[in-house]
Amino acid sequence: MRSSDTENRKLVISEEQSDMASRKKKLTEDDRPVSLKILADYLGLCPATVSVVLNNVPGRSIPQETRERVREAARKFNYQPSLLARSLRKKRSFTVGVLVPELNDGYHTMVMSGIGDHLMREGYFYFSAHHRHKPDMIEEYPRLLMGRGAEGIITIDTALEHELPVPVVAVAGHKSLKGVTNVLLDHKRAAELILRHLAELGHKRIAFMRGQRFSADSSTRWQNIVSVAKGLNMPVHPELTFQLERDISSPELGYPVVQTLLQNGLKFTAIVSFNDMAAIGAIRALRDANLRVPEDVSVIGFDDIQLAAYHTPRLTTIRQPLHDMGVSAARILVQRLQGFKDYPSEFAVTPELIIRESTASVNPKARSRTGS
Amino acid sequence: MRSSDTENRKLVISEEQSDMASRKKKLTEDDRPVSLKILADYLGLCPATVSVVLNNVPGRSIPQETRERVREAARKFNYQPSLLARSLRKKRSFTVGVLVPELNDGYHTMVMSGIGDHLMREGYFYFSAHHRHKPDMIEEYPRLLMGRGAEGIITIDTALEHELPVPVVAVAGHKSLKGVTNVLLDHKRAAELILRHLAELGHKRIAFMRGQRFSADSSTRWQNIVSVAKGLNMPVHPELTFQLERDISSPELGYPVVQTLLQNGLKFTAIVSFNDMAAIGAIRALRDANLRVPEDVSVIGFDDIQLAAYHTPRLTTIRQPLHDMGVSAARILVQRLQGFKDYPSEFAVTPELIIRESTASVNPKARSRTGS
DNA sequence: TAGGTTTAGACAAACGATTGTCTGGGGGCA
DNA sequence: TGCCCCCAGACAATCGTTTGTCTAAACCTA
Repeated sequence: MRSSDTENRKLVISEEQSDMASRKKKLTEDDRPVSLKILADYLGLCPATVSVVLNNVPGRSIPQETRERVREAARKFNYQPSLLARSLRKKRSFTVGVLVPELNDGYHTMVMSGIGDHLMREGYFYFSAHHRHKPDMIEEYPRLLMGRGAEGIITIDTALEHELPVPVVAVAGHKSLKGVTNVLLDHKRAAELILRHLAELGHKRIAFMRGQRFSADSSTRWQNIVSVAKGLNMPVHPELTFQLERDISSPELGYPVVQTLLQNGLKFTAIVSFNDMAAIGAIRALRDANLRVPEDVSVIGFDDIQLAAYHTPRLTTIRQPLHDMGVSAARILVQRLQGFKDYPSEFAVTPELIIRESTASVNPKARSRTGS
Repeated sequence: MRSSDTENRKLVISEEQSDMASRKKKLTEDDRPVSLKILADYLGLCPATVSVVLNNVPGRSIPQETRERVREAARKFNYQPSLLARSLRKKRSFTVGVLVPELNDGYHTMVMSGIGDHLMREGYFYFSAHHRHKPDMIEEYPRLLMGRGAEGIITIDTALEHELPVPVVAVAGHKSLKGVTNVLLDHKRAAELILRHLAELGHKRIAFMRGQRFSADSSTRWQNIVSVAKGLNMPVHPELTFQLERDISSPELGYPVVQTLLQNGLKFTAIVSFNDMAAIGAIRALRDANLRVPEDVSVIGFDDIQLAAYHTPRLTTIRQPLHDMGVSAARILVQRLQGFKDYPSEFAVTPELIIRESTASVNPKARSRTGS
């Protein structure tokens, strides 16, 4: 009974039907895709031989005529090898897992777009999983991904807790873990670009946003701001420093910062935002309080998302080459999967200052602000 | 020689080591993950029995004590079943493929975020593939995805050419194909909301953007605009109608439309944009030409991306429940995969008009525009 | 024509799990 | 004591590939 199961699955297609093969719903009696075995039965060969031909395995002697016949049949029945079975056998799945906090966020998706570009180009597919910063998911997903055959993991803005038995590349991961390559921005340089720019414009009372604690970039970026400020002899006023907490990626993130600043009657001439979205929110809040950007307050963003150039005012910001970072991450991972033993533990990319309209020299005639 | 291969892979861990199991790099002699067979060898049972216990297969008599022993060992060695092997055997992979034009686009990623949420909740993983509107990739990816075990496909803003042997749910697909469920916006309602709003504000000379031809939504949306306009007795001026062509998702999309309008000296009091990004670009172009929004020109967007509420001016727009559309698409697909035969061929969601600051009544004192 | 070498493919053992069937031994009952 | 039943788990086939080894026939050479 059971053994006749596969016997029944002969190909019942005839010559005339074959032209319409792709349009026919069922090529076989059930709707399972054509397997190597079925194809072999049809050809009167054994599955192994068919496999050998279709994969052009070197060092096997199969006459040209047979090869043609096999390929012809494969085409005719639209044979697609089961990558599942192949992966199981070869123990190569050409699959990686991408772990990301949030799918709907400009930063993350820009990086993913680079990752996707490179992986596709190299013939890899990837699972994506988003964890929304939930520690149990960050813990669990890598294992699930590996169970599904992921040969390596790329994380974005996610700090893994412990090492994994597969190669890992972390974009903005900031944690040195064995087996993990970190792709990250040169945050020291970024801090220099920001602070030098503001210093040149004469800003002294600068408000800062510190990124959310769950964001891997936050602390590195902040440390660099502090140390570079010290080097430039610029004060970082604790009362003008705000710790972002909310887990959102809309402008709403930056809006309340400005509200608090104004409510507390604090004097400031510039805001260093954690990212562009927060900068847009901050600008919105300033305008709602009848303050002008940049005439009254300068605002500098971070990331240079697509929108930054089109916002009103156009955003001055630090450009992160996010797409490139994604490509680099994927490239490094693929190399490691191909057996490169000497992988870098760190790969830094360089930020760039894009000066647009949201920053300007300190204006002595700025609209009065409480406390000034 | 070959048969002794697996024999060698006994677990060499001892009791004392077991506590550090998760920290140890190698539990076995090589670094392959612990398989059912290894675990069974260790327990002195056969793989089948271990499988039965770990999966709680009903109707099998295994004493409680043995069950404990098995589970204990599984925990100890951090056993993860190979989903690859399981999928092969059970012919259920709990994997779907998501086909999307572009990863780095607010519309697409918002939908994906909904899809991801629901699929994860249901225990599915997904491959994403982006095709950048290249026809050969749209043709090829579904097959590749199926080869990798995808049990179903969700497409976003992508028109498949022919039916597939697996269930398909298309978000904004707009093509009736057998076996495809279309999740789409009620575009008639959207057109009504837009045009009624503008009519109430007194707009008669309205410029329109038609979406790019490769975008599946474009033609449906346009047809509805035209027919609803006719119903409301509002003219659609051909000279004020612009066909978008460029494949970009930044505000740059809408910028040149306004430039062209102004260069041609055309008179218009409102712009109906294809989406929010293009609206932002259009507004930027208007401001660059020294025209005010909404005092001189009203602009209405589409989508209600996160940014719309924070832009200056805040965007009046049509909200598409993108996240919900993603969730619905995933829900329908999962149901179909669970064997629901009666699936809808269409699932419509309702748009909403969000009135903010970028639209206003026609202003008789509007700054002079060429041709007015 | 005998012996050796190719040739063309078959065979079988994996990969790691699932699942239907089978069996040896222990216990209950008469 | 003999019989039957059930318990606990083994056995084996299977999913669809890949790949090392084997073999029968054909071919060649001396």
